[in-house]
Amino acid sequence: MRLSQLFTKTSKTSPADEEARNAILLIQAGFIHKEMAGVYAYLPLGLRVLENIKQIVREEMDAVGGQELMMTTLQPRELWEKTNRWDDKIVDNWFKTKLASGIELGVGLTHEEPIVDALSSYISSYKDLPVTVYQIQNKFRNEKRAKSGLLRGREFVMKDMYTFARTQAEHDELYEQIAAAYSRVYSRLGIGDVTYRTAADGGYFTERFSDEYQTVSPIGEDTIYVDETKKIAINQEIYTDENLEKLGLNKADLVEKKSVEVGNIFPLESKYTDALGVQYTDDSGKKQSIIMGCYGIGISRLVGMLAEHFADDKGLVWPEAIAPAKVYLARLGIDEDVVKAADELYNSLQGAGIEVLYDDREDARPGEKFADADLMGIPYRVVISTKTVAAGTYELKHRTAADAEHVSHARLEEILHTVEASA
RNA sequence: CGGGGUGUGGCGCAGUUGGCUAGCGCGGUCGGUUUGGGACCGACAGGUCGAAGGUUCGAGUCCUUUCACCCCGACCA
Repeated sequence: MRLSQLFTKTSKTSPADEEARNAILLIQAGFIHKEMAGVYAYLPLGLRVLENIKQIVREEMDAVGGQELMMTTLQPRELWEKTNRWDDKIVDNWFKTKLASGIELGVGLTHEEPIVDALSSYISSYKDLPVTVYQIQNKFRNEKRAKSGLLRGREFVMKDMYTFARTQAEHDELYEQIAAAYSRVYSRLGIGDVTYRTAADGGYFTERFSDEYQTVSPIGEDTIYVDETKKIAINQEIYTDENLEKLGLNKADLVEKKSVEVGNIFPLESKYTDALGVQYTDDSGKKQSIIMGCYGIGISRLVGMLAEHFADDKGLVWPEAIAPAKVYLARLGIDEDVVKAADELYNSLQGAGIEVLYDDREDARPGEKFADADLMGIPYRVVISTKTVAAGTYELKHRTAADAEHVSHARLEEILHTVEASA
C-alpha cells in the first residue's frame, strides 16, 4: 500500500473527544474513525489489524473443530420470549426496532437463542452430536454509558462460539479443548504472559463457575486475584473462602491485579436447549437434553486492548502477528535512483508476500515519515535514500530498537521472511 | 440513569466585566527556498461560535430549553 494513496492521514494533535489512550492512538494514527460514542469505523489500517486478529481466532477455533457460520442481526421477538430474555426489565441493553408492519424486532446482542433455534432443524439424533459452531459478527448493546474507546462500545465485533454435547462429560471435554485454544489465541496475540484464565460467576446461567480470560492491565475495570505459578486467577466477584477452596487456590499465593476481560466461556448446561425444546434421541430411543456451552472473544475490544498494551511515547507498537503491515518503507527524496531502488524493493517484498506500507509521499520530509512510521507502529522500518543507494545497502530498524542497522538486500529479505514465518 | 466537565473553520485551541470587520497554531491551495526526526518565507481559501428560544441599541460572551462528547458512579447475561 502506498501512503501517497492511503485514504487516511495521521494527526499531530490528539482528538479532544477522547480520553482513552487506545482511542487516541488509533485515531491519531488513522486506524479508526469515531462515528459516535462507543461506535467506531475501521479504516484501512485498522481493518487490517482487526482482520489479522480475526484470522488468528479463526485458525484456533477451526483447529478445535469449530465450523464458521454467520447468524443474523435482526431477531424475532418470540424466540427471545421463550427464554424470557426479551423484556427490557430482564435484559436492559437491547436495541429494538420495528418492521414496517409494526412488528417488533431485536438487534442481536448475543446469539444463544437463534443458534439453538437454527440447530433444531439439524439435530435430532445422538449421531448428530457433538457440534461446535462459531461466528464473527457485530453485536449491538445499548450501553447506558459507552467508554474507554474500543473497550466498551455499543457496536462491536465479537467471535462467539457454541458447543452442543450429548453428556456433561462430553461437554467438559469440548470445554477444556476450547479453553486451551483460547490460551493459544492470546499467546499468538502477544499477551499470553499477562492473560489469565479466571474463575468467575457462572451467573445467570448455572451454579457452575464460568471462565473469563483476563489480561492484566492498568486500564482494567476488573479486579482479579492471580496465582502466578498456577497461571490461573479468580475474579473478585466470587472471591470467597468457599470458592477458593473449590478452585484449590491458596489465599497466600494470590496477587491482586487490575485486568481487562478479553474473553469468556460459559457452561450453559441445558438451559437454552431445554427452553427452546431442542433435544436429541439417544441410542435407546429416549429424548435427552443437549448440553450447551458458549465462548466469546471480543475482537474489537482486543484491537483497543492491544493498541494500548503495545504502545510507547511515540505511538503504537504492533506485534508482528497483527500489525497492519510488516514493513514501513520510507523513501527519502525523489532522486531518480532512490525512487527506482524503493520501487524495486516495494515490488520485490510485495511479491514475496510481505506486506509493506510504502511511504512514497513526495511532500513529506524525513522527520515526518519517521514519526508516522513510529505512530503507526509498523514492526520494521526500511529507509532508502541517496545515502543507502550510494552505499548499496538498506537501512533497517525495528520499531523497538534504538538504532538502525545497514544490511544487504539478501540479508534484508532473510530477516523479513523470518518475520513473515513467525507471524 | 445520578454527579462533574466540554462544545468556536478539517484538527487542536484563545476570545477580559456583553461592544463594532471572531483570532492563533496545525492542516489545505498557489509561489519560492529547503530535504535524515513532524522546515521556512509570502499570498490565498476556509466559521449560521453545537441547536432552538429569549434578554438587549448590541450576544461567542447573559438567561431558558435541548443535543452531543468526555470523566466518576450505577449497570455490564
